Amino acid sequence: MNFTTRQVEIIEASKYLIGKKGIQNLTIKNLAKKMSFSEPAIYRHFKDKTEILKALLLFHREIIKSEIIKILDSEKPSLVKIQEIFKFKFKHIEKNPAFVMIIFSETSFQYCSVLSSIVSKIMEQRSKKIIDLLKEGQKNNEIRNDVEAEQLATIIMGGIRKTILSWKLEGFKSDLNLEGEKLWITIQKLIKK
Amino acid sequence: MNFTTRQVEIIEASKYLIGKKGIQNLTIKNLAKKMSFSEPAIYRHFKDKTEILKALLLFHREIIKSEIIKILDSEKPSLVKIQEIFKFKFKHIEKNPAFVMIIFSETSFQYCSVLSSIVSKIMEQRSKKIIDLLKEGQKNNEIRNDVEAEQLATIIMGGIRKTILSWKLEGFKSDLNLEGEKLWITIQKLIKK
DNA sequence: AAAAAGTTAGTAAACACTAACTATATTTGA
DNA sequence: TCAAATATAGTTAGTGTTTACTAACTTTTT
Repeated sequence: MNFTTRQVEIIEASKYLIGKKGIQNLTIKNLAKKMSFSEPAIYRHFKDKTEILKALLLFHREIIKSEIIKILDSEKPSLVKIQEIFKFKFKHIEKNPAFVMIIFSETSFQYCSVLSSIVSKIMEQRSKKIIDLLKEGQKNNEIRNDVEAEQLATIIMGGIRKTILSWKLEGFKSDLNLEGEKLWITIQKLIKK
Repeated sequence: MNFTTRQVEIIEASKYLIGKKGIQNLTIKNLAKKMSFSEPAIYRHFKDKTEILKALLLFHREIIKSEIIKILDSEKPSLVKIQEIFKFKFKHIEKNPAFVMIIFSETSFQYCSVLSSIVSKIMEQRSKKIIDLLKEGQKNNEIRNDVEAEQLATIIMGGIRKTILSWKLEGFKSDLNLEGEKLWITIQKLIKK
């Protein structure tokens, strides 16, 4: 976990490349160009490409971790701590667009604008439908209206995505439908009047 | 949008390949092998690889769309409609794992188990910290305790991810921090006692 | 003197895709 | 009606490009 200055430079260059055009923009060729030296020189500092990505992830995990520990160790109410973590996450992402590219797969289509615009359009249409439904529900006094329908939709769709993602990362082992039902029970309690 | 039987067969084979090992497993070579014919034969049915992915997305969008319209057109309360869309999404994903691979980027690392396990570990640790905080808040009577902390964490982290993703898909135009604040106001209202 | 960090030139593999040919249906016209 | 013409769907063999990575040599720093 101790990196040389050159290694940190390479990590930063990798971050730049990924942030610009996504994971598939991180090639040894591009990296060498960005570092203004030849391709084989990269291999004097990292065994292979995987090690670079590994370093990138671990290097930043440490930064984020220390920031979160600072928040957790303070003497504030839990809700305030959560809020501060919340704020930190958004600030960090804005400063490090590379992580958006790493975290979101639509990046896979980044190289192909036709496909990425299809995905983005589909998502937008889905959002719109959910928002309309929520507004309807607010009108009919089924759903609380002290909160914006747009934000509720974000929470609902985000919750679904997060549940599916966890299921995937755990190797598809848990019962997805059961997890979905548990999530729904909570969402229902939170949003209904 | 009218596909020949062979085209549908190729779409299904593509879905199978992506579902098994992610987007990067969809190569013409693998597709030809799965179809048990030669690589150039693929090009008799699709102009290029992008067209195959495009067809895959559009083909399934129609299926999902018609299902959602059925739900929307029924005479039920909005909350029930939302619940039904909710259930349908989870059922559909479970039946079509290819879409999980397409939708989530961690897929980008799928080929490299070292990296994907790092990402998954980082996410798990983050979840755990948020859940602990929420439980603490529930104990201290800051946060409502008629809902499980795990589900609240899912909603919070999911909401964050969804907000960031929308920001990305819109081309990083909106003010991310502002969106984050709006989301927080809603989440706070929903979870505090 | 030797270790560290760079160079040029190149390899092998994977990739999407093509040219040119062949077998098999389908359509057409006397 | 049935052979010739044509369209469809497959084949083998190969191209050019991009990829991560290496061998062997040189320069720079310690």
